[in-house]
Amino acid sequence: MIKDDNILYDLAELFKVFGDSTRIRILFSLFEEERCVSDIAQTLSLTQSAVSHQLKILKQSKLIRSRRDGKQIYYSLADDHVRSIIGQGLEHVEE
Amino acid sequence: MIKDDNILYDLAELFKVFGDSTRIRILFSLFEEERCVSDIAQTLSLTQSAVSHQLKILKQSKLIRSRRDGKQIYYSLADDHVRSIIGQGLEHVEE
DNA sequence: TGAACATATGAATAAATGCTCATATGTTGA
DNA sequence: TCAACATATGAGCATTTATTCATATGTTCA
Repeated sequence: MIKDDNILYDLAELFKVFGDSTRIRILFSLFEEERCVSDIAQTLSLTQSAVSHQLKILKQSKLIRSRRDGKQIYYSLADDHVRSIIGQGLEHVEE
Repeated sequence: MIKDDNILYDLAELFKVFGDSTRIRILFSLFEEERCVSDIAQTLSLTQSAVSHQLKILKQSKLIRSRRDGKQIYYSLADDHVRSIIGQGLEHVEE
């Protein structure tokens, strides 16, 4: 399997996004259902600002998507790739 | 699926290791076969020192293993988890 | 329209981290 | 044993990055 350096660079960028405990915890909090920003912040004991900053990064990486409902914005996992990647990682960590 | 914060922390640490282009390129260079340090360095146009430092991190994370053969030390992927994780990541990046 | 609420964002700071340089450790063969 | 080679390692530096604080943007409802 031969891969272009550009693809490997993108791949590293992707894993870098997963490689932060705040972001992983945010992603994990979205495993079951969508959540709004203040909900995530409260659940994880984080600042609203900190959560927003990380949500932005997660969104730019297309790992989550959002929808507005009134004053709140609900975030959810973008697709099952996110679950698969985290699942594979967990297998390695949990053994 | 409920996960302990400690496990999520470990998970982030794991992804952090994958989240560097040098380390990803090293891992990728080991996909087919084991390689010694100088070989990796030459193939990827990196310093011997830089490679050694990163190999140490990869080894501590149990992503690679090593065996000595004379003056050289050959590194190889630790198990198929590494391939799986990278594979899942590639699916997301390549679409 | 204007408070009150929810979220986003920019700047600044502190901490983490990858690379380089110099050098140490380990191995072989003469 | 010692020179030559392969790899490992520590310190220092430069860059990246996560968080905080202050504030801006966007939405609702009275």
